Amino acid sequence: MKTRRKQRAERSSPPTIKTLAQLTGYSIATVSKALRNSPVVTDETRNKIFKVAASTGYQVNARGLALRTGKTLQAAVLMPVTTATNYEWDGVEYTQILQGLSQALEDSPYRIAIYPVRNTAEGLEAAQRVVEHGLADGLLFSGILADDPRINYLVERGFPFVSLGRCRRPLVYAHVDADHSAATRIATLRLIDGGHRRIALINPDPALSYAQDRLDGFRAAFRSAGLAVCNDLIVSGDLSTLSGHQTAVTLREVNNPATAFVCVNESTALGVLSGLHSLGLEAGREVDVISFDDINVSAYLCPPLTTLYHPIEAQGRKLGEFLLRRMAGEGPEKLMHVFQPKLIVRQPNRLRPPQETLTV
Amino acid sequence: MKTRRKQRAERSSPPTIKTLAQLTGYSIATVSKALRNSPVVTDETRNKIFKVAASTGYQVNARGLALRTGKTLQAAVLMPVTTATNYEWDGVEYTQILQGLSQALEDSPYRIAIYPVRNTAEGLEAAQRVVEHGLADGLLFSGILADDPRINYLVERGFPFVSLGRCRRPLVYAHVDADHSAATRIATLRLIDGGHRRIALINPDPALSYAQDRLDGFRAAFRSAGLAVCNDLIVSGDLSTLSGHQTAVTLREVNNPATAFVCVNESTALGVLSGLHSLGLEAGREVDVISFDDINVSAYLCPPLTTLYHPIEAQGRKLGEFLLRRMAGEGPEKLMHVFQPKLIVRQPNRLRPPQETLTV
DNA sequence: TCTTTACATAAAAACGTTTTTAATATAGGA
DNA sequence: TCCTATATTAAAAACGTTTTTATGTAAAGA
Repeated sequence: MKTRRKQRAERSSPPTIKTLAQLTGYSIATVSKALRNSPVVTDETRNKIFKVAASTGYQVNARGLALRTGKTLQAAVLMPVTTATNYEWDGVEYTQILQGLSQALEDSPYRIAIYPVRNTAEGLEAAQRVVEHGLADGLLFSGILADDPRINYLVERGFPFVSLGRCRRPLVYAHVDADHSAATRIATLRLIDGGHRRIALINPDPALSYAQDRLDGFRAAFRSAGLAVCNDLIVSGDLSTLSGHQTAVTLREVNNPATAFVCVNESTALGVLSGLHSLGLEAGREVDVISFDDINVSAYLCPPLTTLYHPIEAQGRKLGEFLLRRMAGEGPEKLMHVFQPKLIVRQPNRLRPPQETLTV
Repeated sequence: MKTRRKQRAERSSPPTIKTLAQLTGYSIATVSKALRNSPVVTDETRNKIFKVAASTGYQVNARGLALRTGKTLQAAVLMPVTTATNYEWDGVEYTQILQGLSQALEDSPYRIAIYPVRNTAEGLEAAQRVVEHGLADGLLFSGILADDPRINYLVERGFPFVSLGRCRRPLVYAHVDADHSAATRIATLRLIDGGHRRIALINPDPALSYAQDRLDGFRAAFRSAGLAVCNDLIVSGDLSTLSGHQTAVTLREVNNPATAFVCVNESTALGVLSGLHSLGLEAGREVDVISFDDINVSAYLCPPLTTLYHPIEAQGRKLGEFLLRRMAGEGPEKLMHVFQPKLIVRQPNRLRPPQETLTV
């Protein structure tokens, strides 16, 4: 029986520090310290142990390590899942976040663990589970609210995390964000400069921090132009193509219809184009549409749209870098970055007088 | 010192079976057995222990469990990451797979761990690491090759896994797939019935199993119509919008141009529409485009496209169900499902004689 | 020469489980 | 009444690691 077990151990199961101890003649304590580069062990001993470790292909057993130290070598990501069946490509940006994150974590021992959550409340619960049960060494999430309970909780507990987006409370924590306010201001000003006065803002859920940022930018644009904000054209969508379609139709059917649309994302923009098309209108001719470019697809829409580009994957990489540094013990003070949007012009975005559309 | 530690333990750290043992007066062995519903423990004892467990909010410590049993309670997903910067929304379907999977795993103790891989070779390496180091209890991946080394390896090792897609070797393993052959046959036949003879097939990398399935369906359609396959119009794209655009332009500039396009996915279809548009052509008028509907967006394209719909999220749920059953020890024999595509008609898809386009 | 000190390594304990083995009590059979 | 079988629970070992404590040896100081 003993032989069988020994055999099995030597054949298939990976080497442990015990194996290394036997092979080198040192104790497991010394092996452990050598592998962890503890200064108490001689260089000579360390070299011998490293050599054997390399030759046997030793890799630390994450489970043993986890039990002893509490470290999990896992970075948890709270991923929003929608139960709605009509989400279309909503959530598409998460693939890009994960791609960027995985690039950043590539040479680290950390793995990515996904925690699906349906809403912010579930997100808070998940965060609490992660922290209190030590399910991961760090946390990443997005969909930040203006006053975000997850951020409040994690800051208070001092747990390493990084958020895509900023809340509007003056807390210090690692985050990456796009400058939504500036992006919206630039987009709106461009339309105002083009002669538009009836400009619609299709925003997400107003509880979201970046929805408020965009509102700020939208209003700032009107203010700096000395114009009154068209508050009646500010709507909240759900980021879906369907909602974009419906909104476009609605805002064209009101008394004093919108002549331009600032869209929260490309999915909505596609819906707006579709809605306008269903009314016999074409963007770039009778109306104008500017979108936030999140999946780099506006160039292929019909017509190609002027966008404010913000590369999500780069944000994902930055998030990964910040998370890594937080998990390594660094403070959050220097781990904040706001990406500036880039205007990509694909349309003149000038208001055409109504008669011009008739002559075509 | 001891008091400090005790205090800390009682205050913040979660209860363990040791805690339950102290609280109930039983030994940790009995507590463990009771919690695992072992038949050797009395109902009365079990009830008492469960009651206390519930009142303390006890949850099994995954690290201790993992070390002892080798179980990780993790389901690993090999997620392809592209290093290309122009991937556009490529990979978007992974969000949906993860959403479906997470729904299936929701009431299980399993968590999702992401292993990013750049190609199939890295995928094999990752699979080997997962198996040999016991990094997860099950594995999920997609992008199946006609002869897939990951499937070969995992089948040989008997490790629980499930694949989105089938290889073309007669192996028995859990999988979910769409009937790509049937979908392509239906799409192609519809175009043939509409009078089209010059039909392009925009396929992915031909090493992929489903690329070959689609080729089968494409050829079968021509064969059953008694026509010669237009092999010169079969191209391999990279699933990107850009590639769709370029392919459309190329295949319209040849001698005997394509009058219809069967597109591998909606991203490519959007590119094809864009490419045709750049040539002054419009789908549904001069040419026809049919797409595989993977992200449910074709209805909003301009024009809306006839598609073969296959709901990826449902596949993700099925994958999760199968994986769960495999990890529970069930054999793979009954865990195979092929989804039939659903034709969604949004265009007549009839070939218009050239003069008709001129009169419009 | 004897005691300290410093140093290198070894031994042991601990993390939270499960599982194997041991112990105790209770009932049944003679 | 005593022995044996059975049922229930307790004790101990093990998973792989890190960390604390102990041990032994060589150098240094008296």
